[in-house]
Amino acid sequence: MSKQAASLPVIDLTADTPCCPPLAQRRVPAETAAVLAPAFKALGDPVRLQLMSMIASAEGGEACVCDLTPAFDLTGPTISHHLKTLREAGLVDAERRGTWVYYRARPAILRQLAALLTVEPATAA
Amino acid sequence: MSKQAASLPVIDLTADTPCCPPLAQRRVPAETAAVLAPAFKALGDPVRLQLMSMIASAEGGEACVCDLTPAFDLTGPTISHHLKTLREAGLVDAERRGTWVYYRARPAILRQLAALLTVEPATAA
DNA sequence: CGCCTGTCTAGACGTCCGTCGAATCAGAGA
DNA sequence: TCTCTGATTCGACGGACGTCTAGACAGGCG
Repeated sequence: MSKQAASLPVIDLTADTPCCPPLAQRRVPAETAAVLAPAFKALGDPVRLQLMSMIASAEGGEACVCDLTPAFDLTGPTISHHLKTLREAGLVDAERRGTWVYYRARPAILRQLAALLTVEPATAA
Repeated sequence: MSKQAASLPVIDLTADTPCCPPLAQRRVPAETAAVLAPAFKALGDPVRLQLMSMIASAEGGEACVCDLTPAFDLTGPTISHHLKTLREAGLVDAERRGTWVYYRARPAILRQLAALLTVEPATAA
């Protein structure tokens, strides 16, 4: 947690500025792709996709690792590893409160990813 | 092209039925995650994300491999491999017309992915 | 028919990823 | 302080991934 993903030239994923128009509207520049792809990659694993959903849909907006881990047939370290991946992708935030660690979703980046995938509501044409 | 991704228990990604409520609204079931994660995974590479964008934003809704390939510092086979990955993820369709092969985006699955990532418009609270 | 261009397949190679067990760190409580 | 529980880090292993070169296939043209 102390060291953020310092190697990534993170745009302003945390900002609310919709940095990117829909993927189908204008060609995504290489730099943008380099920044956004890791986020999609992080969601590209079934376990992490479920973790992301469990965290984002949790009551109070946060989920305890102690609730996340028993939901899978995986060891604690493995779940911890996946959570780290989500963290480094900027998709979630972690906070320790006493004995337990709570994870919380970052809505801004989710919105950006959703915006990027947005297509015309229907095949109007 | 003759053989589709027959191994995947593809839900009805091609259907217009929004099979999945937003990730942040209800916990994504394991089966859904297993089906949708590969699509995110396919978008989890900068090259493929750009390819997807170039195809989806192309005029006429389709792009020729001959236009795609020279946009990268990669060999033809490598681009072909990435296109195959997008194809097998159900994100694009390919069609050969004479000498050239044209790729076309599948809007339905893009809409589903976008819907899954949808979050409340703003942190109203 | 023979050749040329465009695209895909096959095989190989180095790297990254998902998983585990063992060890370590962080707090809480007796 | 000592111990116990929860979470992360470390090291290792097998498999998947991204890239390449070489070769094969498809279609157009002289």
